[in-house]
Amino acid sequence: MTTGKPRVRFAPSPTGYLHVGGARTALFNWLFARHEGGTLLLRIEDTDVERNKPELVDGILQGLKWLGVEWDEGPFFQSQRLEIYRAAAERLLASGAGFACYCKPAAYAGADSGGEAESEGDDEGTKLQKGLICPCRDLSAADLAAKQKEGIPRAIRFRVPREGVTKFEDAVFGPREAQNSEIEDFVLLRSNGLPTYQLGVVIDDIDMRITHVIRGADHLSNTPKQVLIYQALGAAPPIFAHVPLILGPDRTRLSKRHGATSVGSYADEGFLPEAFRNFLALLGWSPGDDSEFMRTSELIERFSLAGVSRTNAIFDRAKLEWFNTQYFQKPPVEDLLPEVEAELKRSGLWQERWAAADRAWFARAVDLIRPRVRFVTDFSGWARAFFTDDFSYEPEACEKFWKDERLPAMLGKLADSLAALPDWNHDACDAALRALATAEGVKAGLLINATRVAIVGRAVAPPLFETMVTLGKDRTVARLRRALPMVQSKLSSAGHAAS
RNA sequence: GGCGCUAUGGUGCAACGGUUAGCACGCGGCCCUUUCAAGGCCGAAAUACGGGUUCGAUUCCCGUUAGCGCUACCA
Repeated sequence: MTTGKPRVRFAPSPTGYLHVGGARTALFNWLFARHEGGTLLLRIEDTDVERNKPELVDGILQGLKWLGVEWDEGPFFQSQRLEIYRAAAERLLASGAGFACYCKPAAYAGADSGGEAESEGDDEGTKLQKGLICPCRDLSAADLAAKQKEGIPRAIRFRVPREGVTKFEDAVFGPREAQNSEIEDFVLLRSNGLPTYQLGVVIDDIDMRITHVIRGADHLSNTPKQVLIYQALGAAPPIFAHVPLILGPDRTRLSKRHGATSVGSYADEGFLPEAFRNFLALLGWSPGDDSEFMRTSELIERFSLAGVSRTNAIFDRAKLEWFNTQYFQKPPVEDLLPEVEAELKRSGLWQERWAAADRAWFARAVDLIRPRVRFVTDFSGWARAFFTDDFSYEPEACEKFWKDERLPAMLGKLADSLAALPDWNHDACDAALRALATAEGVKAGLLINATRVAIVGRAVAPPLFETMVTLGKDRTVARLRRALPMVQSKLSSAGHAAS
């Protein structure tokens, strides 16, 4: 382990979508691999035929791609390596490290060992009761032969030493050790011939030359079992790094009832992958100082297992949203263009000319809009009017800013004077509007707000004059005139309502 | 029930024996202002509890409590 680049893996099982906990684990593995110049493998742990849903694999892959976690090798599927595990289990059985078990599989739900009758039996008896020691462990050759002849399904269990301790090194929790007497004779190979998780991970991690196992802390307690397997196989265990879990606001494990938990739903909502990454990276990891906003390159540069915390973290959506807004404002506009382009394509607003001839205009529009954006979907949402003439007028905005009787007349005059401007720029528009306000004896704000609603349909929008410049003279004037009847009818209906 | 892990404001993290316990999100106020954001400034808000060790504990040790995890022929 002293030489060579690290090899790590992310090993989800397709029993659900890629959730934020898995995403964070994947991210840490990826950041670690990139920081160290190592290799990241993707392995699908699909040995549980009952719960496994093959169709979910694609979604997990997509989630990882959206997240920007790119793997170097794989995906490998455990379901295609079944013979390897079977052979390994047989080897363990032959060497005596494992033993054949003919017990009937425990019912899934009845795993509770209840603590009512605490009979003071001898130690051995208690362990048998607690299920730590399998009764098949010391079956005689004759018994074994008999069971086999009866055709009873056979599983292979690991013969856990009855005494001593099993130690391993954890990069975040430090040196760990467990009493072997507390470890049950766990199953390696099920009676249906499929490997359990414990066997599968170890065999694969050895085979795939994994050097660092970075995974959720829910695996911490079971790690000694895996170390036992490594030892029985004469293989050196990797360095483990268990990362704390992510909990919901109620401090329980994150699940559906906490709302969105799949990364796909965050993508759909309009979060930026980089913002999501930044947020996730800081959930259970810290660079050691007060840095918050860190672009991905900086994350890679600074990531270290030493900065991983040991306490479970609560997923704070408000902070995620804050990161998202930061990523709309701070990076160079160019970084944002592809994201906005994708969004406009999704919503059917995209114009090919923005990719080439009008790229500069597109960039300027995005730059103008972005300070107010919270989600990428805002570009086709409230900012829609920048990309198409086909937009609606927000009722609340009209209500709020179209209530002065003189508006229709003034807006008409404004359209005329704007149309007459020889030069179309911020200051010219500004001067024209203020001149009219002065002439009419009204505050500029009255005209500014009413005009904003008239040309983009929204109250919440960028500053007016820059908006007019971006929209262009023709569209600005046309929209102003188009809005006149709407302002008029809004006023008259309001008047009727009032009288 | 057993075993284990963890414990700094509401949340995420700093402080790895000596700081007026710091930063960020969120929250409240003020400023800015052309709507709404952004930004700037200010503020409220924490070392779970009890014992030790030490000249000195957020920090080290023990206990309590709480949360979480494992205890499946799930992963």
